[in-house]
Amino acid sequence: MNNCEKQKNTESDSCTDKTCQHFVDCSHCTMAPICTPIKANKNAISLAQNYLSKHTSTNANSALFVKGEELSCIYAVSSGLYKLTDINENNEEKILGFRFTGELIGEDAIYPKEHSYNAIAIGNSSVCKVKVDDLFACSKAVPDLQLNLIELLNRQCYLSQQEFRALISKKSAESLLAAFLLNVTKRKSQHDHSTIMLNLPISRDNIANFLGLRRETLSRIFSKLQKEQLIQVTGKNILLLQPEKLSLLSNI
Amino acid sequence: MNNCEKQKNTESDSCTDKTCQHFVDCSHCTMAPICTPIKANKNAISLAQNYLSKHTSTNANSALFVKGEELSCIYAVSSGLYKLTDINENNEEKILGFRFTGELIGEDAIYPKEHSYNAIAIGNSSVCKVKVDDLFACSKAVPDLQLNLIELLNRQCYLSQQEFRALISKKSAESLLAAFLLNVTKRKSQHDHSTIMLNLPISRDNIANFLGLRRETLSRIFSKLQKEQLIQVTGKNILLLQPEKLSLLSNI
DNA sequence: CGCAATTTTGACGTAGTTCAACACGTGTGG
DNA sequence: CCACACGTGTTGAACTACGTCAAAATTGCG
Repeated sequence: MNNCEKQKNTESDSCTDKTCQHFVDCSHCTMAPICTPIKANKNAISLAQNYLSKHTSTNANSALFVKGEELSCIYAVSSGLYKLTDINENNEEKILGFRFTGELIGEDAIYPKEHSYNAIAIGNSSVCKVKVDDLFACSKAVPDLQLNLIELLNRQCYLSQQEFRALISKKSAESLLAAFLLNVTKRKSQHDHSTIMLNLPISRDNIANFLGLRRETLSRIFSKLQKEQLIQVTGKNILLLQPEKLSLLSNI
Repeated sequence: MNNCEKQKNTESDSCTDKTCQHFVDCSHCTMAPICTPIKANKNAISLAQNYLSKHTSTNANSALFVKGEELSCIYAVSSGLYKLTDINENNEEKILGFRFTGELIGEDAIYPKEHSYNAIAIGNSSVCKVKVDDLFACSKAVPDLQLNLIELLNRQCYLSQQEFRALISKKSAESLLAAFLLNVTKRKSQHDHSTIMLNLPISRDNIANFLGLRRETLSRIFSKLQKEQLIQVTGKNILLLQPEKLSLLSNI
């Protein structure tokens, strides 16, 4: 049974109230390699029940965990959206990244064994939880699971490095925003159309913060890109009219 | 036998010519957890000979490996210094990071199984090589080695994330440079004095490139910090006079 | 509806870039 | 030996993108 099926059992198809969330399908979840059944001794065995709990929810603006907290679980976003933050010396929030449905949170805390950022829900959200101790115990016994785990962790490490690298080449505000929009598009797997509709339930303030810009600057860039017919903004929905041109922009 | 002892056998103590390099001691090398003997069956066994080769050298400005190359080895810098680079659309070099003696290179290519950047020696340098296939084969048989490997990879992932995070909060050129100098100091483990002498054989152009600044801007900041008595610059040697004040600067 | 939060727009200041000139050290060739 | 080119680093002056401050416009929520 996948997440969506589980959800459908408790909610009607017409979603009008706030409690109805769109749950990601397990087959599209980054955690799948360590949750789905593993071949062992010629039989497929499911270990997930030993360490997995599904759909723990987090209220909007609440923390799933905070910086410094000891690592006990790693998470996959099953619905909604989280931001990863740190607080600087001036007590200001600095956003280090976002995690969309299907993406992992906290998997990068395995080395220091404590979380290095706060994970805060943007809107009501939920995660699947994996207990690391139990996961590691299982993986010791099942080589294929272990292999999947190592590959999963390395892949995440790679992806976050790629994202950071795209941003450290201190570019113009315009190319930063272009790079961000394309990064989100790629992660939401909506790259199969010539124009792309992005639903981005993140405030301008949060986007600006993440990109290291002021909200005013970001707003101006949004206006500029719209005036130049590269995007079309309707509130939180952003239509990418010319992804190729955005791609060129992002590489400057 | 550690690297230094090996080196002393072939070179006199008074190093005047270019072929004499300062080799890092194995005990100070990041690769140590997978190179030094492992306890197994109550005996210490040394697996390193199965996958380790020492001191492959790279000439100044030559590539240890290039972007896109298939992963065959991971490396630890045993002498000298490497820069990690990518080439952008305008055929310009973008420096993604530096690796000093004792640090790893290429370990982040385990997921996509190909290198995502060029590794280029700054000055004549050398590395120890570990064959990944053989390393993984050994680690399958020896759980302690495997544990060390996983911890090592996660630790590296953590460290590079920390470095990136310090840089994405788009700060002033001054705080970028302060953060860079302190990062290098920490990595060279020279934080045990009130003033710190850094030998930084990296051109201003390369530092500016890495920090996303223009060489002129960087030069001005160096001058400014010197005028303010925070550092004292003598060519490639930089004396950090007031590390605490630099630390304050870096957090702005 | 009405208030608060968010977003956009305008006017102005500033940090960093750009372009140009210069200084210094090093290597090369006449 | 000097003349010259070349790479590297520094400094000055003008320009520009982004930040800052202020206010208006829009959105969202009780």
